[in-house]
Amino acid sequence: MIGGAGATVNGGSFPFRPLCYRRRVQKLPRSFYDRDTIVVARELLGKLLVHVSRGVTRIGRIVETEAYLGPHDLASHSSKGRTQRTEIMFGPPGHAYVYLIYGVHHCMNVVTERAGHGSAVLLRAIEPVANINGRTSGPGLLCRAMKIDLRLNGHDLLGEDFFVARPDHEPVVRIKKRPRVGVDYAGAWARRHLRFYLAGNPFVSRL
DNA sequence: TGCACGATGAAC
DNA sequence: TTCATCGTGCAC
Repeated sequence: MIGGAGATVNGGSFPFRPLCYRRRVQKLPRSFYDRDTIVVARELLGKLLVHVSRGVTRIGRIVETEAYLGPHDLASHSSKGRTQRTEIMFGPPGHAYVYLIYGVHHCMNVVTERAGHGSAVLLRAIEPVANINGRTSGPGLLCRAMKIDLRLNGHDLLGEDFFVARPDHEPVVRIKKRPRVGVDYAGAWARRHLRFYLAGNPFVSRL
């Protein structure tokens, strides 16, 4: 059922699930990512990031994202053009772009829009849902808690062990916009409101 | 081949 | 405010 309507995980439920109900999720299709990057960044809020690693299914609810629009966006890695690292960003949508920052932390993106476009959405914070240890507010902490590292760079997010899913229920929450974090070098692009987060959510990294 | 520099987080 | 720590991109 994975990939189709009403898809479920591990034959109907996660290994870990609250006792009160059976959690059903629907994996996001390729077409979700093959859209305007700002739309994807906004609509990823509230979705579930799922990573099955060594038999453990870790799940976090995405509460903060940043849009990186393409080579013309001077804050985006793709503004360097096609290089060995950015090739993933220029690839087809629905793939993970993971990189190491400051030699210490990992950052996780989802590639958006058509192949060749060079855009992606950075996942900045999640709210713990299942099997999450430690803090999750900030792109580096998110990756640490979800066990995401360079081995997942280029991974297809329509696979079985690493994907984003629509929860069975999405409460209506107001979305706030702010400038992106840590991109002051990008001039006018640094001032654009391309960071999105769920209003009032305590797991957002910065207000 | 060398080097400057991060889409960060934590300590001081 | 400083620093850890290394992959990347670009100069030479």
